[in-house]
Amino acid sequence: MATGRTHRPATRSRGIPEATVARLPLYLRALTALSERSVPTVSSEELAAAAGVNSAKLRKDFSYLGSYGTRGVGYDVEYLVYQISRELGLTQDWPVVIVGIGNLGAALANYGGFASRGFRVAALIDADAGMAGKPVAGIPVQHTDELEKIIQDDGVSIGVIATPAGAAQQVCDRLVAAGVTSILNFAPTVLNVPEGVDVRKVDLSIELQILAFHEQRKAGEEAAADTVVPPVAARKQPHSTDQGPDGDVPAVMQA
Amino acid sequence: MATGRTHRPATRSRGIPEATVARLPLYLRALTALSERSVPTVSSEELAAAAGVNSAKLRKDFSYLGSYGTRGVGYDVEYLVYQISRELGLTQDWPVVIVGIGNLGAALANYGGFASRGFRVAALIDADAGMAGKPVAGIPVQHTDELEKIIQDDGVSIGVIATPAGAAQQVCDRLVAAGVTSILNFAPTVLNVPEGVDVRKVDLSIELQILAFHEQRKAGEEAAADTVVPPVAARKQPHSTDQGPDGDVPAVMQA
DNA sequence: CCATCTTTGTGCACGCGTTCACAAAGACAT
DNA sequence: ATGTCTTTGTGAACGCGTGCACAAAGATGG
Ligand SMILES: NC(=O)c1ccc[n+]([C@@H]2O[C@H](COP(=O)([O-])OP(=O)(O)OC[C@H]3O[C@@H](n4cnc5c(N)ncnc54)[C@H](O)[C@@H]3O)[C@@H](O)[C@H]2O)c1
Ligand SMILES: NC(=O)c1ccc[n+]([C@@H]2O[C@H](COP(=O)([O-])OP(=O)(O)OC[C@H]3O[C@@H](n4cnc5c(N)ncnc54)[C@H](O)[C@@H]3O)[C@@H](O)[C@H]2O)c1
Repeated sequence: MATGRTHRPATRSRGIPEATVARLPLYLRALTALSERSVPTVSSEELAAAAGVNSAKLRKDFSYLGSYGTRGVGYDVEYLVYQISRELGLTQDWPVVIVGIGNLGAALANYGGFASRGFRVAALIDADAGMAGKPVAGIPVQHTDELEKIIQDDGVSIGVIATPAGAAQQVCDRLVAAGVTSILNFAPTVLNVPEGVDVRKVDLSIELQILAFHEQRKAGEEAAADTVVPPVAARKQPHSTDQGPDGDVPAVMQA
Repeated sequence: MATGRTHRPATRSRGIPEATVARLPLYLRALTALSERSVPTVSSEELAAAAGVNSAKLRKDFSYLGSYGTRGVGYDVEYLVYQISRELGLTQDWPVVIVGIGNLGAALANYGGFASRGFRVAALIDADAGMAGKPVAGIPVQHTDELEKIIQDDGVSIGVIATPAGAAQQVCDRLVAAGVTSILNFAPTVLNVPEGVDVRKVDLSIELQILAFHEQRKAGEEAAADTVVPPVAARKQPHSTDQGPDGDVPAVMQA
């Protein structure tokens, strides 16, 4: 069951901290918006506000990429867009396969934001033979039997899993065996992968449960305040909100 | 534009660290599976393997909830399921509204994992008048005009935003004004919310970009190895993989 | 050319989270 | 009852991430 692998604490990729990497897409999005409005330069303060982060943090993040700013002026928007894109590897094309074309898989296939930035849906794959050939979002669904061939032919290195949880590990194993080294997993399971394969997960259920926790806590504080303080009308007054640290990086690791 | 709010660094909720809260749902899932197999007790080592975490971390996490383990034996599965459920606020019912019933919103509405654990879809809301009344996943879609009424009548405190990015902030404002204090945002935008409101985001595009970064890095190292080492056949051999730290907590913060 | 003003880049300190390692607690056998 | 063996609970050390605060850099104006 357990592969008995030791977990390495997120080796700093190339001087760029993981937390910074997770924020780069955020900056890129804000910068792209500025670029579309033909804004030539932006200060760390402005950009930080747009991205929802601390300006010092932003400057430190950029300092890992090199010094692209001009003191007294700010950062050149276009240049920064290019630098971040390059750093994230978005200047090249990443073919992606989506496995499991059900409700969610179909939604993902239809998602426009995919193609917009270097990602190309190379294939849609499903185990249901009845779906084979049917186009979803203009792309014909292919049967799972073709999985290995597709991945090897197109040189796919990123796979998205949107199958039921029970099938996820098996699909994952096949993807990895065929050469995929990065997986985005929507199924609510912990995936077991060999070293060298990155897994990131998106788990709706977990997100909701975390929200519920804070929601309950707010309600609890509110109630406490109401009982301690005389019978004032019930008003929500959580004395300390946290919106959760922004330091993203949601991923799994395996046993 | 920016509300100029200062970001508080994730106030420790009640002695329970944010990182721990983010892992509780993971433990709960693993425990539920054990419970269904009628496993009476589990050791920290086993459970940690199932949840994909370090056993010491798991024990420390549980220690924040109190001491529910028995030395030499392990943890009582049923009891732990109950304790974690209670801690997460899953023993009560959380009505949730989904706003924006397009590709993604419909998929979410159809998602079974919602109801399974304390979450109930109270309403589906869309701005498209043509959709009003049409049932999605057995629930009739209601028009945005009804938003405030629905939230207040049903006492909804959790909202899911699945509208296009352009509408997200506006929808968010209305949700908050109507009384929602927790938001799960699927739109690729930084949401601005007043203090006391929790926002978590799920951003497919960002996840893919992070994967692309690591993918590029692996390719780079591979290439470097190939050029330094004599012309051996190209084989992927990333010398240090990180699967990303598991310390989840993907959320936004606002400017 | 010098002064002033803006904004970057970063040294530093602090706090959170992770992990190791081990003492204490309890189960179980004798 | 006593000893052994397993597993918890946690003290302590360490490393990463964050944010403050400021010196240096450069732009701009006189
Ligand atoms: N729908 C959502 O909003 C949502 C939200 C969060 C998580 N999820 C998770 O995403 C996954 C998919 O959800 P969904 O609602 O789209 O489910 P779904 O049942 O609609 O779709 C699953 C698809 O996977 C296919 N499939 C099954 N086994 C397969 C295999 N071995 N190889 C290839 N394809 C296979 C099925 O034919 C089906 O088309 C589930 O694990 C679910 O828990 C869904
Ligand atoms: N589809 C995906 O897989 C996916 C993935 C990641 C992110 N997203 C994001 O999720 C959001 C929704 O994606 P989608 O593919 O479902 O888009 P979609 O266009 O299919 O659906 C959007 C829905 O929102 C409704 N809407 C628009 N404005 C509204 C308003 N003010 N109030 C209420 N409803 C409103 C529209 O009528 C439509 O039904 C987008 O922001 C998208 O970027 C989608």
